[in-house]
Amino acid sequence: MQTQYNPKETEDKWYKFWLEQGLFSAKSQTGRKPFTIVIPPPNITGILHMGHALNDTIQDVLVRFKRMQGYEVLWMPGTDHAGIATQNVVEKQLAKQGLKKEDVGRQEFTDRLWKWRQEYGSTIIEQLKKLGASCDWQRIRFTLDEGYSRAVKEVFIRLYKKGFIYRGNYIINWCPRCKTALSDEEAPYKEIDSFLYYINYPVEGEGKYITVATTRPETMLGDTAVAINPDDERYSWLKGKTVILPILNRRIRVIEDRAVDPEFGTGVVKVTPAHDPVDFAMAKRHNLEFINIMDDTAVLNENAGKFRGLDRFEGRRRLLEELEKEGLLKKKVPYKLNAGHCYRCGTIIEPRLSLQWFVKMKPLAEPAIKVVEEGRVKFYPRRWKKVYLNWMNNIQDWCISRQIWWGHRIPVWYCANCYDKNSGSDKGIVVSLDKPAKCPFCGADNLSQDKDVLDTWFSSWLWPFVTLGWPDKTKDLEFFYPTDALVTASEILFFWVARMIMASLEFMKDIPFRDVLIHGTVRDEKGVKMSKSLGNIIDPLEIIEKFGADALRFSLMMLASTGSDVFLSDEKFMVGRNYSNKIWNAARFIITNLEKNGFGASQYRISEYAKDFNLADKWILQELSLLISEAGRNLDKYRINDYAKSLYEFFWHKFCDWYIEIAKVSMDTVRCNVLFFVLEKFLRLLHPVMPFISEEIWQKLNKFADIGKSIVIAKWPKQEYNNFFDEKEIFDNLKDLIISARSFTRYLGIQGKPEFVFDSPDPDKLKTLVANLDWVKKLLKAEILKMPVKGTSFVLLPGCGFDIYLLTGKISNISEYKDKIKTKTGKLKKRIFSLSTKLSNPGFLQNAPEEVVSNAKESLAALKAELERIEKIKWG
RNA sequence: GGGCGCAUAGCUCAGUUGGUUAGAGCGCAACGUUGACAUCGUUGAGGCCAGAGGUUCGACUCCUCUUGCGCCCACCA
Repeated sequence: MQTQYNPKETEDKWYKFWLEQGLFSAKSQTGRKPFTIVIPPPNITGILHMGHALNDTIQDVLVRFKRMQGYEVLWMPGTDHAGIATQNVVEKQLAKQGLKKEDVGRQEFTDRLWKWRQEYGSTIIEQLKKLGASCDWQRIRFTLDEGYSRAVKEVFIRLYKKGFIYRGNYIINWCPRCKTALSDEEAPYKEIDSFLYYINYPVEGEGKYITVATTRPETMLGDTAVAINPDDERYSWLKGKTVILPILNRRIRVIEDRAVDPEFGTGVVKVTPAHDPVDFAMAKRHNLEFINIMDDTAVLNENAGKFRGLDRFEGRRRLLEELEKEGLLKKKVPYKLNAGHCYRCGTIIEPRLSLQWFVKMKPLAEPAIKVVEEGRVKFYPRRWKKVYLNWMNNIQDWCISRQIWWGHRIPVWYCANCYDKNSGSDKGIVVSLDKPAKCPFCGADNLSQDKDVLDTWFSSWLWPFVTLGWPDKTKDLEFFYPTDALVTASEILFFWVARMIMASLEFMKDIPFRDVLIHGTVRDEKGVKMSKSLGNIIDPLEIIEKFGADALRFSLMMLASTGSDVFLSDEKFMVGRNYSNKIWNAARFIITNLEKNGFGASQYRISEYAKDFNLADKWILQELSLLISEAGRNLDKYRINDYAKSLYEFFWHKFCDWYIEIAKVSMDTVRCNVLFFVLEKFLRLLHPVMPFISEEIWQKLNKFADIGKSIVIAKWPKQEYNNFFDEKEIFDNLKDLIISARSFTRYLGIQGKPEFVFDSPDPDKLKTLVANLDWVKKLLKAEILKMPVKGTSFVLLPGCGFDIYLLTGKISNISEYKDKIKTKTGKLKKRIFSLSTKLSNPGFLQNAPEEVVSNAKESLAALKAELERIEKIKWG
């Protein structure tokens, strides 16, 4: 074996082996209990980033753990068609040829999309395999595959028939670049630096002006009123008056509405019903006219008069010039404006009046609120429950139609003969899976399908049950549903998680999953969210290339405490790299010694050797046993970082630093048994987080004794030796002794081999020490002389239960050490004082539990004894 | 404006129902190739647990307020 672990030689090899052996495949008919996780389907346009690495490693750890516990485990993989994102990619491709999607037409464009998906759509899946993800790849699904499409249509139809889907003219978020509607969730608000413009509108017949304030002056071209608050006395004179809209010279009414905040701006609001949601609501209340002044690319249209054909921002500039010329622009002040931005391309949203499909959310939300309130669906960390409920209680209807071409086409047909767009009636509208032969209203056979497609989330929200076969009643659905855990980032709590709960309750009459694990966001060192456009990403594949997948996985799990954000830099991954190297080298040492000792299957009989165990053997077996229970407990509670930390601590700082060092003193068959046993059990505990290196070493151990085909299907270890030994305290005493003595020699600047004399007031401790003198000497790199003390010596801090004398011949800096002892004595006295005060407090004696009191008494006695001994030090 | 969080070592975080001297990793300093590992070992320095009150025999932990920071929701043009 090489002195350094080389992940490249192991990772692909074992991954291939696992696939060939079919170790990740799940069957719905077994006698075992199921454990199911559905993957949050990555976008087909996606490439693996750190967010995925974090998200999918967590899932893989859980899934591998459960598999070892004997569950029938299904990790359901798949990808999301990601409507706008994918369309943008292919549009860009076309643009390189100087083409727009309209140039090639809908059919050709969607053909190209499918081709693109064929070619690049599973990049991320291949990358997930590099990471070690143990999904059941044979079951892979796509949100736009045939069965899925059927399910999506089915859902639309059922909801429509139930009256939960409606169509209407509303102000929606419009992205003029993607030319589509966006849901509220897809148009996050961001602050931008802008201006608040104060514009004068002449009041008819009064010879004076009123001033309105606006951030989007160009929208004034669509104004159909000016509004004041009815209680605002400053403007009571305006009531019932008419105002002249500058530039266009349109006569518009003054209306009174309580939506107007007298405190903001001037207290007078221009009302643009077709371009602002608040104004839209006001217009409905006051029967105003709706004037649309822009086309679908936010270019001003014929209603904008002479500004027709200008882009909205250019139009704004020209309009302001004009106003200034006429002296109507009173002032402009810098203003921080919250504007919606397209979550895909970042373009500023234009609120726009248009006809869209919506889902009524209130009735769907009610049961989804209930299951979370009742704890049938649990959030980890718990605080997300409140966030969820808060959002669900204020839920808004969901705009689900998108004016793009890539996605599930809305299963609605319109009759060319009897459907009237402006009537608002359902006449001539047919909702059905397939194209109806003729119109059920008038019998005409000229029907055409709605041009829009559905929001991508309208398919993703069905993910947990459609992937298992819905709407058919499949065995998979029966066996694997509901799923157990859902692992996701907080960003898509509302987009996805909440909606899955709603959809599942509606269509499955059951929850989609029991536990929702919400992990943090991946950020760079400075705390900035990693994103491609900022150029601060760390590519997981590069890390895998440099350090190995196990190192990446372990580092992430170690750093990601439940739910908190993860700050990453290249160096952070050295934790995992160094750890895998440590494991590799310890294994190398053990394997070399197994060979040297001729260790084989016939020697592997650990229980028979139990009578020969020394103190260190017993101690490490007990520590292992504690680790087994701790690791399992932490994974059960989804405390994956605690699980990783306990592995790290055990292997490095207990097994390597102490046990292996001690074992070197008496390397024989008994030691080989313990080393083999501990390493083999440890590898199983390690496997969920570091699957590759654990398999590699496992297979090497397999040559000494038959332990199984693959670690993937090995059993999670039980606490076989937990009641075997209880030597921890005794062993820890010797550890303390060694640590104290080492510290001692360092302080005194001893050259060469120190010579110690040990003593203890406790004869049992002294006996243990004598029995283990061999390795204590070795670890101290010292000579240990027998009692009684002869010649000149002085005492080290006791406190470890032993007195340590050191012959003073080789000591160079006693005065420094005397200072150290002095401060130590000071601290001791302080503690003795505070403890005594505490123990003389009647309140403490009365109220504190007996154990606490007796502990305090004990430590006071110990401290006093320690002080006494220090004071008796004979300074050479 | 409403809601939810966070504040512990230079950095990133643990600290489980309040109970002796608050821990780890990284970083830093000094020393060190003793039979796996320098991707290593040994030792060490470093904390008024954000501030102020309160509850308690006892508070990093519970309550209130203050300050600073973060996230989510919402129609202040």
